[in-house]
Amino acid sequence: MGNLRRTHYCGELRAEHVGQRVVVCGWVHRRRDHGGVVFVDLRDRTGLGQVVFKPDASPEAHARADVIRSEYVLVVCGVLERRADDAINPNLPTGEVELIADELRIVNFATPPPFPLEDDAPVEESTRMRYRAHDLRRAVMQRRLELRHRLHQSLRAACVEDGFLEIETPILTRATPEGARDFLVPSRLHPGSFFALPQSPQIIKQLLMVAGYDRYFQIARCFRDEDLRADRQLEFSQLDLEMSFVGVEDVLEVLEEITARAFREVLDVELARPFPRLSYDESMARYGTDRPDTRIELEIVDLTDAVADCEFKVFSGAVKSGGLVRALPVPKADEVSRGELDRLVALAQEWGAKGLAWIRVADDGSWQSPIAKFLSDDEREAIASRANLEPGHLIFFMADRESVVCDVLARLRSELGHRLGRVADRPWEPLFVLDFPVFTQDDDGKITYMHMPFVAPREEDIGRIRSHPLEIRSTHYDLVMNGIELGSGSLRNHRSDLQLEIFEVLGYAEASARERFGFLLDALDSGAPPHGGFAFGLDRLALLMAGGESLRDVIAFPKTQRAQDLFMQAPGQVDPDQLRDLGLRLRRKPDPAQDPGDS
RNA sequence: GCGGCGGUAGUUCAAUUGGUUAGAGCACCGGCCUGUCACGCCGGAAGUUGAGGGUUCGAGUCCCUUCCGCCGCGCCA
Repeated sequence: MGNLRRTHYCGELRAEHVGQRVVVCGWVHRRRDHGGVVFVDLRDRTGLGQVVFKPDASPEAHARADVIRSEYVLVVCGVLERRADDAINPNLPTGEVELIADELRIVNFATPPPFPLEDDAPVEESTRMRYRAHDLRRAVMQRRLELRHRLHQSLRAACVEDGFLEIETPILTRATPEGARDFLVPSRLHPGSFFALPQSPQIIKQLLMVAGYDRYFQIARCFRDEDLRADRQLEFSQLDLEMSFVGVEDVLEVLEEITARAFREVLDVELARPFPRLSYDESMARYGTDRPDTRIELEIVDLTDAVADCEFKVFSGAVKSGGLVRALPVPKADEVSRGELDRLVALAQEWGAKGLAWIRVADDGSWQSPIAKFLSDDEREAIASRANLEPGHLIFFMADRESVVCDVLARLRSELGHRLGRVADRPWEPLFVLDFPVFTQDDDGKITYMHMPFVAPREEDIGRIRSHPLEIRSTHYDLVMNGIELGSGSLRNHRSDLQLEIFEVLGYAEASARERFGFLLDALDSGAPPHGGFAFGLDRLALLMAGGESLRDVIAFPKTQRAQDLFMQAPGQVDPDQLRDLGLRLRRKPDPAQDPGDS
């Protein structure tokens, strides 16, 4: 490009620059060659600007413009002119002006793009992934990544201004026995030993609190070697934060302030404050999930005692065996046809329900239902009043173990809410969920932690940890928005005696607890202050704000569902020498389908 | 690991019941064009129908195996 340097970005040319001599740099978005005059839409990350090559302005530039093709890289010099009134393009921010080129430097040629770079062009995602550099040139992707940039800056500024120190923590760390599968990195200097990539910096940030750093934050990369979903990648980013000498309210205040600020600075949206709060029990009872989308105007009702003794054995039997009966009433459900009812029942069965009973209240108030005949007048009356049944209503019943009832009704609520358009016209609905249990039971009935083993119980429950572990409540909190869990955290156990008691309930004798977490327990004993914090899922927050389909829309270079990078073609095989250095030998031949780009 | 959907030209799609030489738009290449902005007009090239096997006189189409992509289950806070 010689000594020419950009004076303006393409997308920022305006009428106020008319008459100036400008230099723009960018990619050829489109060329319109009229023989005598050639128009080029030049693109950079700010947008498009029109460049005009006219023989009378510069015969050389016009002649050279003949070879220009899509995605060629140009540096163009000329005088900016106002367009004639009938040539103004109202669809472009730069549509009032155009650059009359007198010097053209083609600084690179380009192969034809593999697909159109328009926002609305339908392109298969695998093609986008293989040609990610082209995909990322599309304005929609540049907008999303810029939004994410602004999100990161907003969060970082909020933390810094609130007195938090940004401290990096190791990427090469130690495998943990709990939680997700670790990514392992073999150690060359210690053959047979492995580092692990962090699933989160949880313990290490607690050590920072022990060390007196008082307030820490980091935009931390985390790694979990589990199967991918639309909302789950192998590596992801968290705003990780921890503070000392605080209680739950102090942390929630920071969390709310940071979130509200991010929405203000990134989207120009003022979130209603304070954020509403919901207990875990209430959330499960009303919505069947601990991350409800409260915009959906349907709520679950409990009917366990109303039908405990009814003749319908599915209900009474479930109650007798310790389960419960809950229902989802749907007002004004006339549009749900009988065929759709059958499909919903089948859907519920896919979700794990044994069946899904329903009652439709006809216009004359009579009940149409396969199960109505098993219900006494008293039971009907109880159901109707509990669910506020009126003509036109439909109500779905689940009778099973609590976990199944909640799960199926929660999914049904979401499905019907969206299908019937029962979603309130409120774009952003943040919500804190509080008062989670510390412990829960796994499928075998064994007691396990609900979130992680370091969560502190509420102070008033500490005396009952051993005696009533499943009843005690934790200091854990979730931030939920529109049905998505954005972040969560808790106060941590800062006394080793309390932490050991919790390990004991989890089934670790002190010796084995010390073996696994000795460095943490020792650190607590060295003078740990009370502390707590949270971690914010940045990828999901960016996706929510940017409005894409999957995390791949807000990550520059994501992995496919089969955990490959089609652009870098990773993972790949390595040189045998590298394996030898690490003291490793392959037990299995490498996967022959090792060429992810060749489909 | 399992279930569902998909894979045809660079790209987005079509191709009757298994039936002639697998078509179209855009992109691409060549030509023409001085006011376009999805420019226009004329012409052209472009295919291992993801891969392998099978059935058949004949397979894009049917069967089997396999690879890749997406969504979900399991898994995972």
